[in-house]
Amino acid sequence: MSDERKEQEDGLKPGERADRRVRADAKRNLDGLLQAALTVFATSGVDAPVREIAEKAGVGIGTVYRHFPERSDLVVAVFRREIDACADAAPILAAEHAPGEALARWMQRFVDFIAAKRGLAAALHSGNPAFDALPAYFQQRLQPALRSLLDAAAAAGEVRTDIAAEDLLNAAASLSMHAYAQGSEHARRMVSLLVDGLRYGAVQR
Amino acid sequence: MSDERKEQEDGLKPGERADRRVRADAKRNLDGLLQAALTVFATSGVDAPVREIAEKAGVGIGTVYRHFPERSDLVVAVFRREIDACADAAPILAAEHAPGEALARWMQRFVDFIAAKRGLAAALHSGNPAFDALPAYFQQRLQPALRSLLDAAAAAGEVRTDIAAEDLLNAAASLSMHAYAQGSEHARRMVSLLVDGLRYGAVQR
DNA sequence: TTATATACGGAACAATGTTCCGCTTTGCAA
DNA sequence: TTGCAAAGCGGAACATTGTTCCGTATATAA
Repeated sequence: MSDERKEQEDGLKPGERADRRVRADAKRNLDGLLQAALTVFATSGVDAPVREIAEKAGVGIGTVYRHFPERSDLVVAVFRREIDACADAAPILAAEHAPGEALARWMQRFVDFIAAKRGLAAALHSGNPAFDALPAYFQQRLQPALRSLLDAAAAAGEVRTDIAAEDLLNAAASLSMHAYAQGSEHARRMVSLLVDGLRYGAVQR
Repeated sequence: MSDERKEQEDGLKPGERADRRVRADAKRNLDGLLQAALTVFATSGVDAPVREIAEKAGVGIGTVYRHFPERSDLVVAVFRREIDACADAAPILAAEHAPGEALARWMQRFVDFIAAKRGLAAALHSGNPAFDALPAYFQQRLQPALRSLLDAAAAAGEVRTDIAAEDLLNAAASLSMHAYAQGSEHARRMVSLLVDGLRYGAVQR
């Protein structure tokens, strides 16, 4: 929260951000670890051995546990990182495309995210309390992202206004997860249908 | 596959069913094991150690693995047994109550089943191929059970006829699983609502 | 009662999560 | 540049749990 207050006590020049000097190698390892974990989770599933991830990242097991006290902490970190990436895509798409198009593209991006993280979704419902906070983070991060796109598209008269971001998000998530069994292409089409539904009752201007 | 051919070599009298004599103690242990597993899974979750189940059943670990070559086999056996129990409840309820009432009661029984097996549901989606056959068994066993109740209630004019057993079953399962987060009471009410919906358009006689 | 196939129990092994600690690297300052 | 203390690292060692193996015990047929 407010760790930067003690900057004054240290008498450090502003910009040095010394309150939490993170050694360069530590940051390097942490980044590599998250990257390796993402890859390994995707190929071997979320139950892949910690040793495999450590090896892939080129670090020792001890290093993994230094950054993530428990295995589940690593899983959570990877998941949150992916949620962030998906949320961050919203403003980028909004800057590059017309409101309706940006919305449609983001929804497809979201489908990809859910499809790729299907394994993690199973972990969420495993009963492990370590994952309890993830659903809330999911909503908290993605709802505003979608809402901004939705509002912009609505303001431009490209989509109707009677659908809440929350409902659309959950509907798309459900569709993506259940439809995945019939192939990711099917999931894409279903969500596309959903977006077209939004366009249907649009009020021009 | 065809081990029963040697019955002739043994020269056994018909009715002795000697092709696979099961020793009494073996059957006793198997039953106790399933019972213990059901209890342990309910209290400690499906990830409970095999040793814990063996101890609860009062047998050695070797005995567990004699009956169930892999841990997942035990999980599957317990799950199938519960599915069977739920399916078997249908004809019993049908004999004890009027068609509409029997249907309503069975649906509540089904909600209890899903709620109690929520932990197992997570295992189903874990990606472990050992559980691949369970969903099919679930449908295969419960659909006919529900259909018989539904048909009887429809024939008695107590419910409408335009809802398929398959759809009703899946809808109830979805409701039970998702609504469980808001408490089992909520799940009960939602499924009750579903059944009342069935009664709504009933054609008397 | 005896012979034997069947079943049992649990030690031993293997895989994997987690802890611990001596060694190395980094960043700072003299 | 050099020295040093703190931060970080690696991996052996430990703990837990799934699985295998085999000597021993027992139910059943004759």
